[in-house]
Amino acid sequence: MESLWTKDLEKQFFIESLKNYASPEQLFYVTDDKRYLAYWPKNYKGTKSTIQSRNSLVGKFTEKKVVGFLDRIARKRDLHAVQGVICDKLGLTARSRADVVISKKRDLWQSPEDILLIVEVKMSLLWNWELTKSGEIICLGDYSTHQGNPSLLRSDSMLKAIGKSLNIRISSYEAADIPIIVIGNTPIANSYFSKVDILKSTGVIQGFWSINPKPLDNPDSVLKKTKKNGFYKFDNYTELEKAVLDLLQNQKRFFASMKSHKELGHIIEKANKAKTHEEKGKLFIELLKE
DNA sequence: CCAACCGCGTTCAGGACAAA
DNA sequence: TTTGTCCTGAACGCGGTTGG
Repeated sequence: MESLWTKDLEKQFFIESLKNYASPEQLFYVTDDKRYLAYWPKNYKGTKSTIQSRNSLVGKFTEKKVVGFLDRIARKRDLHAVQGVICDKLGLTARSRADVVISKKRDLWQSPEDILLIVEVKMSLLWNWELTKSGEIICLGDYSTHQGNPSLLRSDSMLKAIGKSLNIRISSYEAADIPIIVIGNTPIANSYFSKVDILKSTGVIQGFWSINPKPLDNPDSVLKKTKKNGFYKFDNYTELEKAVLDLLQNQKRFFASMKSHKELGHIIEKANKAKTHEEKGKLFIELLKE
């Protein structure tokens, strides 16, 4: 049984990074008393700095993990999870790629009809870590003990994810039947509970998913899901697999408009002249575009 | 009573890096 | 050089509480 995001994975990040390319100064803050810490502890009053050198490494590491999880699932349907996909018709340019996509093809340049799922990854290192003098990586505490505000708990991360998703939704009508998922490793802030549910029920974003079963060491309670599953925390791999396969299977369509009841009435009347339910639905969507 | 403070959430700012 | 994305901490705004 494969585990999702764990504390140990973060330790691996530091070990691998140090082994491969990164200096301690690139990965850690240095306190006044020369300790190497991943984040500033909440009570730290000394001189602080903000390193940026860790960011892209964190991004690559987290995306790679997500690709790993999703590719295993995609294979079950003869599909692929691909990182950094470009698709101009979906507003996914070379400068603003899709973090991860599940697709019929493995190429970097893709057409809308091959893409079955778009994933935006928004994950951070959550725990605070120290590189000791003897070269060990030890955990100092979860994100309640340091100053960083990780992953989906940051409002600007949420806004960014929402903005990018909308940018895809409004890029072309071909984007309308591709589900979009935001994957993070923390819960979301209270102020977004109802918003993620509305994003889901209006079809803009099909879910904000946390793939971290245990984000806090000693939680009173950790949010499992919002009322309408706009946010959902996965507790194991099987649960994630089921949700992804479900999304791949049920082809749905996004639509939105700003019309009066009267206009809608006319459209429904026209659409109802089609024969089957399927055709009625398609005609309704066509009429909405006018 | 009201200034000071606290806690919380949002916005602003900014460096490294990558690509064009 | 410019633009965009990654991540972060600082600053800001606001409502509620505290205490002189």
